[in-house]
Amino acid sequence: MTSSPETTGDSGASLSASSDAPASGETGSEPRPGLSRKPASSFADTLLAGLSDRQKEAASYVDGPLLIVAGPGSGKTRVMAHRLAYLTGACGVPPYRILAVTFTNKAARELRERCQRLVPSAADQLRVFTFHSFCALMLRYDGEYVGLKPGFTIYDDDDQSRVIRRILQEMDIDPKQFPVGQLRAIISSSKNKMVMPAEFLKTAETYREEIAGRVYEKYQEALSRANSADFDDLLLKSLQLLEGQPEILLKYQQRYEHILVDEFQDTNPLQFNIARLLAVKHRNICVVGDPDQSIYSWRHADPTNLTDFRATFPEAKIVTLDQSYRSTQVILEAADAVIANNEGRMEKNLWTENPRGDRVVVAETYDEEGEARAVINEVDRLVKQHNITRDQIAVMYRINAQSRSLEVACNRAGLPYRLVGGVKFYERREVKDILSFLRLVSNPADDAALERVINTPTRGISDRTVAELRRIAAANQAPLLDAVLSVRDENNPLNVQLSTRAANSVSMFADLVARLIEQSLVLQPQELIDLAMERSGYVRMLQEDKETGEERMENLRELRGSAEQYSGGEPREQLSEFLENVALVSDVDAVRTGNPLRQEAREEGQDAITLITLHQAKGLEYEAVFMVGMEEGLLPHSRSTEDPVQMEEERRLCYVGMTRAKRWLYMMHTFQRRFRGSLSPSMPSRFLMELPEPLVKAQTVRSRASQTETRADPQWSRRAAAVPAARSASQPGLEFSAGDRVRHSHFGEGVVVSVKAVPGDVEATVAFSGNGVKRLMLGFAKLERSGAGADSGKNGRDTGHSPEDGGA
DNA sequence: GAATTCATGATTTTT
DNA sequence: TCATGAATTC
Repeated sequence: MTSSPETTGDSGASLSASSDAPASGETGSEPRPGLSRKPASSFADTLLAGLSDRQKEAASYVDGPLLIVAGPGSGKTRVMAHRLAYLTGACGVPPYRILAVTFTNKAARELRERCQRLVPSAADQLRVFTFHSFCALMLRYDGEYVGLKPGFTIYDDDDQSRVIRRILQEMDIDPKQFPVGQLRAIISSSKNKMVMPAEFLKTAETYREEIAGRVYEKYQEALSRANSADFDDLLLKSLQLLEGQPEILLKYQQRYEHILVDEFQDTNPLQFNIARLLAVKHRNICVVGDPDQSIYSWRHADPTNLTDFRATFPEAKIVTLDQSYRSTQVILEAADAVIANNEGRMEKNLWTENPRGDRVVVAETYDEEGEARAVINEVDRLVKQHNITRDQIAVMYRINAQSRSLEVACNRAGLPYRLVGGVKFYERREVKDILSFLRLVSNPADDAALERVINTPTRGISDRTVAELRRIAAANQAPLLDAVLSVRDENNPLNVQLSTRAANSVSMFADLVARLIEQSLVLQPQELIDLAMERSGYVRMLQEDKETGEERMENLRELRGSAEQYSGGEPREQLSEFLENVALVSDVDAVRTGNPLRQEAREEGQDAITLITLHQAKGLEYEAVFMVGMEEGLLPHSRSTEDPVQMEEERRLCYVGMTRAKRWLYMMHTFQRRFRGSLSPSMPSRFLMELPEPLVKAQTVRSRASQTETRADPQWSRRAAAVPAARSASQPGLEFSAGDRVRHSHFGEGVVVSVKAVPGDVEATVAFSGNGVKRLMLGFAKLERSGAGADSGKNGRDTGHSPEDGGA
């Protein structure tokens, strides 16, 4: 990733340089009487230099709870870094007495690096955690209180699914009736509500709930037997540990004199409670967040934590950072106009001293190909005319599938790009396979790992054989590996009975695992990887695979490389450290630490545009941002249209995207889009209608099919597209107009989106509830009015397009 | 026991 | 469209 978050915070420093003189009567810099740690004043000033008054206040209010509401581009990271520097440098708080928590490893690294620049000496000892890594640490020490033995394994989503699928099989439940993903979601949300299986079952009312509860119960048992914890468990068990063991709670409460929580709007209840427990004693907790950027409620993030925070810490000081050092006035106003449509939000008055800037471009293209081409052409123009680098440009979209057309177009045009996300490195099959060998070695109870590799590469162990092994293991309350090893043991302690052929195969596998375990005492992780690859037959399998073998081998070489930094120490400890790191560090982070990203991106070198989902873009900023697919069904996503609460989250997502832009913002939508194979007309996003007209430059880009080779500047035609200057189609003779509620014999109830005359007929675009958007020829379609017409025009647009416009 | 075809269903994804 | 898991065939 090239664009580091909040970099304009730095330019903000110069903007507000005039107010840098030590301010008198500043709330924060005046320590309370009786406080033992007094800031050394001149050094303190140095540490706060370059901050605005408001930022200084936020950075230096160190006595008691503090809530920082930080709007987009307000220099949040900067303030946090200065705060940490101030605490260690000016207040003399030892770095190890500060608990700083962010959500991602990337953000953690960023914060630490910034802090290091300010107070190099202290930052060496400063650890910035993610919630999960902090919890993993606590559980490594004291996990036994909550049923985790040292060396426990962290299960990822994939492991979770495997375990659940297994359980369904055992219980003889049809996965079609009870989809694995759904069960996983139920289990996860139960954990986040701190509801354990027993309680879940007690309150289960329906048959489905009963089943789900029993799966949940078995799932927890399976994890416990495997000495494993999923991501939710890391949090849940930590909370249980702190709640159940007062002396341990006290230990951490005393150790951490100051707590800092970033992205507070995205904390889930478990995380909030952990932070709360640790902080209630000394009450020095600072949380930073922006409710308008809460976009992870689907992962149980709960923005009402902000309210809870104020209830728990009523004396909390609130500092609002509302000056944006990032975006132009126009962009800020446009974003604000959109987010203002959310109800019950705490209003912020974002302002900036930045220039007014260009209008937001709202452009319609014919289809997603035209969209991609228009983006690329405009990227070219920006680079040429405004002399900005390509890595200051990002294209953002709602769903990953949208990246495809962009990638194709970039490749065709020879434009370097960097794709963020996609299939993650540690989630690739070959990587997970080899890691499973290591996991099994590190934690012999890790059944999920064993099941993954027992027949990988195929070594003649059938599902039936595995089922038998599992049955025996379960009967003996033993890990699966015990059953496997028993086959190889002369005494066969578990008395496993298999056919000679199966027994042979299992025995060979048992030899392999036994050997790996034996060698793990003396080999470093990367050597163990070599051994596992070689002895398991994985190398041979990849050599035989002409298609993807080489690429997958390359990935394994990279894996080996990433293990190298875990060498030199005690082999077993190195191994578990490596595995924990793998489990808690996602691929996006790995990119920055030199781990592989995908081939294409690596070869592109530095100056490439970024393709990224809106979710992943949070915290980043670019000179120019293209939001593509600004259409109903995409943003807002179709799955959110029913529920007003979810709709508001979609709007926040839109807000996050818009506020990533410093100077140029483009919001693109199409006339029709190919989606899951079939073509369907698209309807501009309702969020586009929320943009104030004077801030918008609406355009229609006409694509020309024949000109894919010769790159010409885009023809931004001056057509006044009807966004948001809505007008009803009121041509004489037209029966319907935009906004009318209608009924169709086949598609049911719907709303007219637009109506226009076409040769010989009148075409209406209608959005049907449940059936999507359809174009109907009124001459044929029997469309009738239903109910009173909504205020026409609100939803209306008239593209003026006819299909002949289009290329491709 | 492995390889093939078939059906299905599909946001976002910090950890 | 396209990736994944199950059913079917070799």
